[in-house]
Amino acid sequence: MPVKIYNTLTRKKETFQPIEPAHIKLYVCGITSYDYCHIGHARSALAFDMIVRYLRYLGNKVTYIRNFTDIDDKIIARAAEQNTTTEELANRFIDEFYIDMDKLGVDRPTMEPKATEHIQEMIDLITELIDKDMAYPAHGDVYYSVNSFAGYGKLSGRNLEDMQAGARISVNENKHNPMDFVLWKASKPGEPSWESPWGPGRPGWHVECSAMSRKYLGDTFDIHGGGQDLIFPHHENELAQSEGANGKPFVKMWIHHGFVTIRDEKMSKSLGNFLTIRDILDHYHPEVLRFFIFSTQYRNPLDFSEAAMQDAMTGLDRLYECIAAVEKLGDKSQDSDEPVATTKDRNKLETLEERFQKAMNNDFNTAQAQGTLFEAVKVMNKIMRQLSAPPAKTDHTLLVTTAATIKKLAAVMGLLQEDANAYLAAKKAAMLSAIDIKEEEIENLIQERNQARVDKDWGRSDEIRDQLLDQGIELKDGPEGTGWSVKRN
RNA sequence: GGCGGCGUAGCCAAGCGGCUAAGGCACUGGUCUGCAAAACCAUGAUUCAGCGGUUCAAAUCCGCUCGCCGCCUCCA
Repeated sequence: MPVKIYNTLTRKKETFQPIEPAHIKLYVCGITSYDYCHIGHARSALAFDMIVRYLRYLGNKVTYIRNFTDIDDKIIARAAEQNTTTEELANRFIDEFYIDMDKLGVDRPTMEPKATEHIQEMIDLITELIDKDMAYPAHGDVYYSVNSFAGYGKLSGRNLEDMQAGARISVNENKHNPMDFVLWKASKPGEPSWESPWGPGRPGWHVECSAMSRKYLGDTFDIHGGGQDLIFPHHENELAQSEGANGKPFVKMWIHHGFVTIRDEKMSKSLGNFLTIRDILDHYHPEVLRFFIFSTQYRNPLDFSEAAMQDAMTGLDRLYECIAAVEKLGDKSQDSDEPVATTKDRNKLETLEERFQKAMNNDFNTAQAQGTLFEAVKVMNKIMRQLSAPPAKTDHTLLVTTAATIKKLAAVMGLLQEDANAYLAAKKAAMLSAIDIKEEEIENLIQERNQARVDKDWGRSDEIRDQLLDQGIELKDGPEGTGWSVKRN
């Protein structure tokens, strides 16, 4: 079953065929390092983490490169504000980035090159473009000549005339064409700079990705990814640089994920309506954020809200509770000629992996894939409800096997990575610490209430229950005694 | 102005020409319970923004209208 991927370049879903069989080469544009990361960055990191995990799950080798932009105008400006160097600032936020990524359980890419460590490669690339008459120096800057590249605009579906009609282009005397973009920028006094054939300066933004992808993945590679806002101008320009210099197709598949929105508006630093990853992780388990992000297919906009996060938490709990229930069965079973699971149930569970793959092969449709997991959970819960004391061996095996499959498949999205009981216990403890009551106190009240119940003193019994409920504790009377949980609000 | 995307039950969200339009949350009913809660089970769209068209067949393709959003400037 082949993987189909929506390719921005062709605007179609295409069957994905790696250039080198079973070895996929992927380049993703990483962060510009000058501030804490927001949920949008989390979506990007998690989307590609999931894509890489899935491709590996299918048995491919994946070489995954994700860069750090550690020099640009914003970094220079912010470093100046903070009275520090661009290097210190960039490295500090790279460290912070790793803290967030580790909490989210994002696997490290194969390599994470930094722009400032590839200045020579960029200078070489720019030199090649000048030699080919595709770029020209002017007063210490070097510009890419968009007219020299016939395919300019093919990725973003624009043409030069249309773009020039929209008058949002800054006037720059040095440019031959207003759409020409900078490859090398002469540095102003006091700014970080590197020596070059055109004088001291620093690289333009787009050129770093062309230089680094070529170095680590070659002239042509399989997948290039990033957020939808990078399509133009960043990726369009990268493509022009790379194909211009190399004379070969740059990338087979372009993958662009959608934005995270808040109240249906794009979250961005310039709008100031963003939430950082750590804001979220202060309040939610990392897997809740993952569950939320994967509840929508990666290309669609994803609207963040507390309600949506609560839904995600409830959904994740349902998955964990099912796994925990299976584990609670232990390994006792009996030979019985009357298993509870029907042929239909069995079939549903045995085809889980197949249906999951079908969903994921459809342009990494994690929303649909989550659905297949819940379908399985529903069937398992139904079986468990009907199970006899020591369950029939075939039922037992079916449940245990399916639980293992669910965990394996959920791992593609980085979900259900914790021990189910530990997850549920930790959650209970965390919720308990958020309210003002001790576990011992609860247990004592339960004792008292149980006595009242034995005495059939329903008044006192209900009084205690209501009192605890006021404090956020819900009681659950069951065959094995009275349990409790912290009420969600 | 140019380019692109979206509009599916109360909310979120799959479905990409043909099986009963996945799944989650909420609601309601049932099982359980002294009554509850929790848990589990069951249940909802004759219909996919609207109007036309193509087709034996459309939520799915085409056209128009309405509404929302993104890119065209740094941006995941």
